[in-house]
Amino acid sequence: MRRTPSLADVAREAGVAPITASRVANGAENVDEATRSRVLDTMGRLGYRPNLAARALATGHFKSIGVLTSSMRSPGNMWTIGEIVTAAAERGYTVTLLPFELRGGETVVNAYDRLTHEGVDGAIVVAERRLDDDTSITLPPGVPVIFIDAGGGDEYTVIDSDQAGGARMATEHLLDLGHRTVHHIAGPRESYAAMRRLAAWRRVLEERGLRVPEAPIGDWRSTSGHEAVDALLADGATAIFAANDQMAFGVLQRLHELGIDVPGQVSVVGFDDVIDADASWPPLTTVRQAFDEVGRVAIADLLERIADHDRPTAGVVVPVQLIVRGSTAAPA
Amino acid sequence: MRRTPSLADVAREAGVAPITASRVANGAENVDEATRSRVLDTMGRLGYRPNLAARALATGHFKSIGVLTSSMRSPGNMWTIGEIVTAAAERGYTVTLLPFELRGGETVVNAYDRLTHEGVDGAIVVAERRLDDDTSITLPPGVPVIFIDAGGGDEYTVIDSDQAGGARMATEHLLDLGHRTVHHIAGPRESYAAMRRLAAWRRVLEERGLRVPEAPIGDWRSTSGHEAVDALLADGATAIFAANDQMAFGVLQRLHELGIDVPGQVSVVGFDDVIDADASWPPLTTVRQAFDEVGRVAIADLLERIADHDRPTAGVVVPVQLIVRGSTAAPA
DNA sequence: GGGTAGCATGGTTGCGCTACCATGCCCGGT
DNA sequence: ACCGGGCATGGTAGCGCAACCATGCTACCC
Repeated sequence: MRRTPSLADVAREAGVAPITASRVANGAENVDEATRSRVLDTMGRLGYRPNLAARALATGHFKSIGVLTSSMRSPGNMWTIGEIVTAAAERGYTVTLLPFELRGGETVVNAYDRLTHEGVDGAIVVAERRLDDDTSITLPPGVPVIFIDAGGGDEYTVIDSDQAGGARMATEHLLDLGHRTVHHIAGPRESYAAMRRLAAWRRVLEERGLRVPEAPIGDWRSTSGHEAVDALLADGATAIFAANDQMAFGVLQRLHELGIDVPGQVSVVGFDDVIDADASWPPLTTVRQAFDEVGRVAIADLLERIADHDRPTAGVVVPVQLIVRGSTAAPA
Repeated sequence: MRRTPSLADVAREAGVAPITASRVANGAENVDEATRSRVLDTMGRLGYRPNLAARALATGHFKSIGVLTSSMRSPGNMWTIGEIVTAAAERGYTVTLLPFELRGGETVVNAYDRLTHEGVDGAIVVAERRLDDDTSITLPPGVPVIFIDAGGGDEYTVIDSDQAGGARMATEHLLDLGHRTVHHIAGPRESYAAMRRLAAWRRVLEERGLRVPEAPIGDWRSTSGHEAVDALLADGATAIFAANDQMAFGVLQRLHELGIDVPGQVSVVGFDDVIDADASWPPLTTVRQAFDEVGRVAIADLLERIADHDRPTAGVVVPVQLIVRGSTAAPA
């Protein structure tokens, strides 16, 4: 008695050829109803479970896509990944998570190496950090790859929210309220997204001929927002645009500590609209990224690329939306 | 010229038998150094990539574990999953994500069904919601399963943070500060964790012979914390223990709206210590769950169970820790 | 110097499934 | 009645890899 029944067992038991059982298992049309139900019944009775490895070996594709990610901690990343998983599942694909960095200190290259073994039909790189160009070269050929939130050069498809547009909206919102300028707390230099937001913020100020204050560089975490506040206030800040919500939370906290009224004395804007952005005090004005849309577009594009490897690469920019809440107002 | 080189190609090219190439690919010890490097060189030159499907078919195991999850949105869940992925990767295992609910409304049963196809060696169920008993019966036999944060009965291994202990610590902390009683905002009834926290909170009050206020039921989201506050205040609350951090954020926000000082007039405690719990205003006193430890223990236990299917089930309770910050103080 | 331990290597086989093509049946058209 | 088309079904083969056991070789021991 073998451990687990195979299609051959089912076929023998049901009195059909293995291929017919296979057709039933795959829901093929051209099977007689009586035969189908007999096979189905036998499968149930035997407790048949298709072996995906065998199927993948025979068909050459795995119905699985790999998601390479550097950080499972960042709320935005997790959100994106969740949406990718859902979108993939809807299309009958499974998602395998491949972490960039292990605690032992494995590198990006190793993650790619891992990818080459995984038996995935394609991959999505969700990297908040910029990848060095020479590591991206090590991507295994023949595996379609899509980048989210990272510069991948022209050779790969990059899908991302409209970072520049969002930063522009945030900055213009504050200026339109009457602030003389806007102070920015940037994300880390390694992040393409952070650099795009920084550049767009600067651009708006320059376009309007306004003073461009020095922008401290944060690490995305709330503490770096917290720590940046004092210097910004010393520089006369009345409007602070943080490159993500977490840093904005840190800013809010420091302003509360100092007894500074928000938005009465200082306005604050974040970026991302993470899950609790509306639960802060005051509720945070921020730029909402359509993470679900990003995930959907990424999956859709990747599946097309899997079907046609020679599809030309093309980036997609997903629109963002300014969500005005209670942390912004006209200057005193 | 075939699409992708196989071990046989490598072997032929390197002048060895396929099995020798296989040994090199698997890092077996008993291969001559010269032979090994020659094969390795050939692999590199040919761009050989091992086919995991073939390997899994031949060995019978996939080096992959499935994570079934109902929600990719909850910060706690995502944190746990992230740690599972990391812990699994350290042990050479890959994680495949299997969502419970698709947008179309697939059910838990379908997720299990999907699991049976996935070709995983074992599975971890990360369910903040309680599973109905009869659905759990549909778990495919022969696939070791571990539950996190969900009641699985005695037939399965359940690993979880010490929900009761954490709730007890939170409640006692507030009482020890001098509050006459503690009001609780519970999580949804379907959640085992929420029910354990609720029961432990009630227990502490009863032990001390204190009044047990009515506990509103929330949905984990900040809005339900926000909405619960007014009734609690009307009931004379001076100390509010929310069943998770998000609801605590909602509580803080409502208290701010009402101009009530925290912790001067009302103390607030959360649960989880999510990523920005220390960035709220005031910084949130909360119960820290060791999500990383939960993930590690789950993987360790699951791998042992994969190696020995007949291992007796045994639950593990992972300790939690009260993190006292600025949202709690003695009553006015 | 003979025996043997220990190591590197190879041949064969089968994991479970599906692709490809062939076959046989029933049906309607003329 | 004959022929051809459409449909259900089957036979055979192979996907890429590792398990099993056998073989040949070296080196070492007494």
